[in-house]
Amino acid sequence: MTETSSQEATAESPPEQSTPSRRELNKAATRSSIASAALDLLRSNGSGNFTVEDIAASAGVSRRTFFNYFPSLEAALASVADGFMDHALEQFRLRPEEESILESAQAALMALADPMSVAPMAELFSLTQDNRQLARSELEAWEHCTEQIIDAARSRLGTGISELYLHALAGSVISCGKAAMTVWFTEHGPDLSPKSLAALRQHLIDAMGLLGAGFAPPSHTSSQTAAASPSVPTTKDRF
Amino acid sequence: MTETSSQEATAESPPEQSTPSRRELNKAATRSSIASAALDLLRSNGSGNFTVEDIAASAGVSRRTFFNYFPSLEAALASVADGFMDHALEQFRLRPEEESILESAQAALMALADPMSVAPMAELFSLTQDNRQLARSELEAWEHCTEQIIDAARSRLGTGISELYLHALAGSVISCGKAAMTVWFTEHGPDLSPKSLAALRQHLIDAMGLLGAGFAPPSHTSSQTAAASPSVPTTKDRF
DNA sequence: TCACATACTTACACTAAGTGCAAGTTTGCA
DNA sequence: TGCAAACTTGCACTTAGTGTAAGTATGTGA
Repeated sequence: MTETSSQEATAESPPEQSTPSRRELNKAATRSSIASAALDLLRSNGSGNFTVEDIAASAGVSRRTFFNYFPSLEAALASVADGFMDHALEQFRLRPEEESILESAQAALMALADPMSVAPMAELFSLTQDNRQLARSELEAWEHCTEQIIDAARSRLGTGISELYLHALAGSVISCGKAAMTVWFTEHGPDLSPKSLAALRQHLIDAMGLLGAGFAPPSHTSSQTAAASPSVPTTKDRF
Repeated sequence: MTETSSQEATAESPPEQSTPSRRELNKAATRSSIASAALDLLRSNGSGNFTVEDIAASAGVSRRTFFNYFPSLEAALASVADGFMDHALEQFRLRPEEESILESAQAALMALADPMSVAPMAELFSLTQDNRQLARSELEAWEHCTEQIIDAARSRLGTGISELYLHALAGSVISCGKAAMTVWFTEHGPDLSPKSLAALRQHLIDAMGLLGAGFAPPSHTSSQTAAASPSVPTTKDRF
């Protein structure tokens, strides 16, 4: 997402990085106040039980202004997920060039398993599960993230790399991240205790391990031991 | 998708398989006439340039009836993709029990690379690319397919299998299928010649090969040779 | 073949999403 | 201070999507 949400009001000159001018600050404030109003309403009313008008009123802006910032109600809520994933992408891009994509991805995902990052995402996850529209937006967020990874990986591996490789790898990495989050959430719900987060972290490691090992052994034990040695993949009985 | 689209009008008694009664036939006919009217309008007007009312009129039903069959304009178009993916899932479920999931998946995907199956999907792909809403529906279709694979794989591997394994594997398989289709489409557009379809088939094989090999070697050659030996995965430089 | 129940279609009315436009208000800058 | 550009807002309009009640087709049992 990230820039997807910038609308009419913001369409042209994103003044790069310097001078957070008054206008910039105002816009950022409005934007985040709309987003958090939306999240509050989601919390209090449940998904599907409030309108854009409600959000706008609660954020102290007009309905029209809401649509100047977000193209839809779902987009306003998805901005939470966007922040989460942008954070992950940032981590990914900071990894050393010579590291393998899988390792970088694992490291980036790891950075997400701290309470500060994962808390809003987990909450959104829990509040979102029963709503088609919101689930769609989440899919879109993952998809956007995949595209970003493809770009990042391409610029790291050089343009000679096969596009199929890039797409398949990025898609699989994201799928594994998604799988880890999904499984973690169905097991722990919105529990953000250190123990629960450790489980999430382990799931992320395991999932990436499975991917790196070509999903070799269909382990029948619990997930904890599913991918015992991600860095020494067993290469038998594959396929 | 599949049953997702059945709406109010169809909510209760799906008479399993026997006796395609008059009512069943009528409903099926109406449904497909709506779907093809939607596709026709997509072809002639381009995405975003027609309304549900147009579709209903063109299919000879009321607007309300349209919504009795599909929950949205996108859903009507997505029924094409649904058919495609249902076909793939059917192939998957027909594979022998003892075969590995990856092999079954590859075989199932392979069945899609014939003109009859892929033609409508490819057309939808090409007509869809520029439209957010439609792209979303497609994501949803892939997602639904992933869930079906999870179910199928679970019932094959037994319930003792780790949920993380199932989710990560199914997601990755679908990602690879998606990657193959995407890359193929950007290279060949809506070209359905035998040569083009052979390329699609090769992409599917390569992508699954990469997955089975844990995305080991970042090959710098073209996709054709990217995963030379999917059944004899090279296991070096991984991670 | 008639009647009756049930399934399906349709018209109508209503709420809410999303957008273009023009007039107001705020901010940046000379 | 004053002007231009950016931002907000109200208004009007089209379209999506849904509930409801009345109409039409279909299956069934006598």
